[in-house]
Amino acid sequence: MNQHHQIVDTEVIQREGRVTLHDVAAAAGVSKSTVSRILDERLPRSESETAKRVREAALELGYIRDNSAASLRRGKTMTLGVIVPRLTDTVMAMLYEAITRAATRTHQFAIVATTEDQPEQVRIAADRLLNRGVDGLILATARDDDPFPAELRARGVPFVLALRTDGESPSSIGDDRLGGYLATRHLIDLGHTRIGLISGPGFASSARLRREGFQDAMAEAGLDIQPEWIVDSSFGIESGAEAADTLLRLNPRPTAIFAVNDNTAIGALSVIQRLGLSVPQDVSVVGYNDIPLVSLLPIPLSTVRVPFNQIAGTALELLMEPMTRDALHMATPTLIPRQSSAPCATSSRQR
Amino acid sequence: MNQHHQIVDTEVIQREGRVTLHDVAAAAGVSKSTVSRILDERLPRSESETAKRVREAALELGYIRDNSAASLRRGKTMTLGVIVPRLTDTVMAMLYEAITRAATRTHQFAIVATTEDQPEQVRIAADRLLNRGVDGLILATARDDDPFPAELRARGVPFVLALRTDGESPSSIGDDRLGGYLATRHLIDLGHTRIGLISGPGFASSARLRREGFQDAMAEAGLDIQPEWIVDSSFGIESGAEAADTLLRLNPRPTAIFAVNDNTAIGALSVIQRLGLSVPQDVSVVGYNDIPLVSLLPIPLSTVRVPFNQIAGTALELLMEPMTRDALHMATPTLIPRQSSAPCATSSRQR
DNA sequence: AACGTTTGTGGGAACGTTCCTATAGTAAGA
DNA sequence: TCTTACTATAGGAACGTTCCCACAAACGTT
Repeated sequence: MNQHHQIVDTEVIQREGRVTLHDVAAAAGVSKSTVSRILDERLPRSESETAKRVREAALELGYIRDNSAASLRRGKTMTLGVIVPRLTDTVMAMLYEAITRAATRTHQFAIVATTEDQPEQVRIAADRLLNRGVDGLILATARDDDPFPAELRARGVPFVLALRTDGESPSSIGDDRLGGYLATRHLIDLGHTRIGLISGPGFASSARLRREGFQDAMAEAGLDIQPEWIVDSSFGIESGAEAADTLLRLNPRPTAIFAVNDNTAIGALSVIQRLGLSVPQDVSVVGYNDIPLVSLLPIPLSTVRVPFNQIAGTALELLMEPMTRDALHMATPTLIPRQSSAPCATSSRQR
Repeated sequence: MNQHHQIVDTEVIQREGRVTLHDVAAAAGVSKSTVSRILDERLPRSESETAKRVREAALELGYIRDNSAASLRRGKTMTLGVIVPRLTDTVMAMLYEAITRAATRTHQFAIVATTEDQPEQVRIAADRLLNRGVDGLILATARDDDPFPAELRARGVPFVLALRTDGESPSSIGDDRLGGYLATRHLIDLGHTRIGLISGPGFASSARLRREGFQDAMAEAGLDIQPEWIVDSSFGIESGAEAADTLLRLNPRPTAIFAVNDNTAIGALSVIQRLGLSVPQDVSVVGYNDIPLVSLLPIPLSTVRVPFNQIAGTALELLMEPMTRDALHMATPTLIPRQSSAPCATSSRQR
């Protein structure tokens, strides 16, 4: 018996020395069925004498369940796949970390594949994950008129969308319209009336809804929006810089800018500085997402915090139990005011 | 036959409809052994008639190999685990993306677990990955005097260290000493003589070696290093800010700062701006890693580019074939000069 | 005391693949 | 023409689990 133990100690991962259910059963003097049942993490934890003896034996021998065998027999892997455009995009990294945490709670594991920012690679990414035998997919790559969700549905692959929705598939997103409203309302409350919007790419529901929130707030305050105050961008920093440049060359120029995500806001900050203007004296800026970086910039950025943990949790629930037909779930974002937004200089003079 | 196909179409992932080797074999009129052999991605691809017929049948039926069954039988999962402190740290995200690319080349898959910046959680992360049945581990979390590598060795778990080394375990790192030298030499070449170093945390080999490179360059140029020019930090932005603050309050203050990574450099840039100084006129700054963000800052940051792809590739090789005893592999970094470093104002006056 | 009902246990058949072994077929050499 | 060597195939036994089933033991209830 103890000889076995020694072999195991040095070569756990090697085949020959692998400790199996059988070994544990023998050590504990029960059958493998019993061991299997007792070590099944899905069942309520038994505190019987046998259970304790079995767990002790398992620990002693350094037993690690063979995940492949378990998955084969169970018909599911307790693994789910996440597809994001990039992990070097901090927003996506935050989402994935949140999904990981949520998955852990239900004894699952989240693996990830990226499209490297190329939308057509979503199929490659999905195949990689599906080949790995995931039980379901979480996509953070959805675009409007994206045919891919329909393909997945046709193939019978369980999936949910996160952060973005296509309006059809089960989705767990932040309330982007509300977020856009909050950010804009914040600027309006500070006395700004000429507010520029760096709008995201048209294909992302998140960007579109934030713009609608912007429009809501402006309309509510009775402020007109000049068409040239809304500039499209991709989600990147350079793109945000270009958009800000366009906005700031207007005459009169906006006294505030709401950027539809933190990256574009960072690009805007760069341009503002290059143009010799200062934040928030000359122009206020509000971003979106509250990535860790922005609170630590020279001028900490006002932004909208997105509850990634909640979004991730809901995505998982949606994946596990498809629920109702109307499966668009929204989590409430929070405005985080910082130094990049301040009362409008001209408007305070007016008062 | 075609009835089967229909079932499959709608319920690929469901158990009942699962297409197995057997189904493909029947459709192609061969045995399952033959199908298995032909679809084995590790064997040279056969172009025989049978092979074509089998591949066609597999495609037609939408066959996806059951990874669990394959792993169980093969005794390995073709999956490797990566442990990083955080994925929201862009450096770690870049490393992981690079590992993913490298793994794909050898038909492997990389899954990741984070320690959420808490060193003691490395065991939890490792257990999670090991439970998932990974064939080996890549750690980017190594610290000096870290007992964990030794534990893994004792348990017989194959592993390599990446980005950092403990001086014992097989490791794939960048040549940090050279990188530190290049960065410092660059500043010296620009005429700087009083150069501050924001040194990383003492426990990371990367930080220590970069400091040594700094010292090498200074010594080579015959420049003395005042002890107060070297300030320790963690790798975070705030920490970089504090360190820079300390440096810039010195009298005379350094005309240049080499920060041991981009985050601390960003922190330094914040402080410089807050103190009313400007980059690079008053003080030049060089960072390390070349994360995507830094080239897009208001003043693009000079930095040292690390060949993550190469480091990842080497790490994988090291993991697959343990090679020689002396298993410290270093990849060569490159200096990327940008606008944050410029000739020293005072020294040019002297000339 | 006899009867369901619940609870815990062990035996053994799957799960879908790989890979060992045996066999048949084919090509090359004498 | 007959070996000899090689290649391609099929059959079937694993791999380590889970889970169905049958059975026994313990428990309440009448």
